Amino acid sequence: MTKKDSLYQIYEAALNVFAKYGYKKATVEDIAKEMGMTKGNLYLYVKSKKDLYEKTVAHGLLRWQAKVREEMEGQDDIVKRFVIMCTKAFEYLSKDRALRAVLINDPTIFPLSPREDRFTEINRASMDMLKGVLQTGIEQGRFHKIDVDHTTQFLFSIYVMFIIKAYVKSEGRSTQAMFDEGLGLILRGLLKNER
Amino acid sequence: MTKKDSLYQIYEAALNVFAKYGYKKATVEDIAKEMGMTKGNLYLYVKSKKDLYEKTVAHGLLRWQAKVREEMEGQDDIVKRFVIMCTKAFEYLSKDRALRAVLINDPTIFPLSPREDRFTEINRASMDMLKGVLQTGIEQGRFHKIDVDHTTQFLFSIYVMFIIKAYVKSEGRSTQAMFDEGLGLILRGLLKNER
DNA sequence: TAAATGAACAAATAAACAAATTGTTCATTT
DNA sequence: AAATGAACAATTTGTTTATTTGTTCATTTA
Repeated sequence: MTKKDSLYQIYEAALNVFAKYGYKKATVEDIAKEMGMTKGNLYLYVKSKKDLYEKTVAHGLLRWQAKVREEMEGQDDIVKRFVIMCTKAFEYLSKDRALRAVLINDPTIFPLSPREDRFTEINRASMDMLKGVLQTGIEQGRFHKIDVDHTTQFLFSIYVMFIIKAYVKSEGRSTQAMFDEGLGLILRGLLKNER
Repeated sequence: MTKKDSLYQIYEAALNVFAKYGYKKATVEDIAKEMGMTKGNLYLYVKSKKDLYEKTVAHGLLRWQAKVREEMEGQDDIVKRFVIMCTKAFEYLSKDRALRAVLINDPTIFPLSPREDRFTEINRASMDMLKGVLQTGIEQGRFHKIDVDHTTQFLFSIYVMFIIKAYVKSEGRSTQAMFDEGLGLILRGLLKNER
């Protein structure tokens, strides 16, 4: 087995253990056991517990991102693509129990403030996805000529807010209706009146 | 001096002390001294330190709310009223050093989640203000016929998010541009095309 | 007599230290 | 080359004591 495959499996195992116990309570030995190895051996693959944790979370976030990208690329119409992107990104966590548990245990993973963000690169890529959709929408004359950068920041912040409300604060039910209404409102603000 | 006046003065003094030291470090004696009295005497007016804190914060929040209400009631046009309400509510904290300091020290005062809100009544009143504006806008045929309740929740959540970003996380500068762009977007989503 | 004081007490917090757990390394084994 | 487990270092936890701070109330003051 290649080192890359090993790492993939380690991250999967670690994600489950961190989901179950949280960062603090999970021991390196717990994670090693989950993989059927000793902690000494695990250290041949990872630098430290903290490093393992960050890499594990990044692994989970990238899978989330990949899923959304995959789903939206199935859409040709840019407006539909925008809607799919928003809804799929929002609903994803309801299907990833482990990552959801990790996020609930450590909400600093998805901070409202970019300055506190430990996963800048990943989130920058997500924002670039969003930015690309807005840009295309404008170029195709479907969206108003808005300030793309600030609108991207604005929408991404709202997105983070919804994730926190729905999954960290567990206001799932009431948040869903808010999300639908909010998406409608924003879409109306983006769309040019087509004739 | 009436008891009501005394309480008003106590809250003012307490706000300054809590602003300076934060809840934990501020002692009841500090606050009593700020008023030139002894802590034993202060206890004739307040139930406990915690109770004093909550009442003090409520006092600050109500002043904020009153200021916004006052400013927006100077506007007849409902769309302008909406804009004034949003901008004044957002900028208020930049002018209230003490309340801002207290909020920075204790962000749970203004939580993203209604369930964690200790000032439900005050915030419900704020939301009612917002809801009233939306309702009037619809009745006057200026706003689309949106779901008023969910849109109110949505907009209030965004408002809380902006307060946190701008004042708690101190992202003032970059948040301002986001706010302006976001307000424009939402306004476009609300407004009916008038002819 | 209403408002304020300060001593007295209870509750919470901080400091100091020992004991136990857990993160990390590495010489040795598989 | 990959894995082990003993050894060690760093943290965390538990416990006790000392100190501070919150709260009450009999007494004093204006």
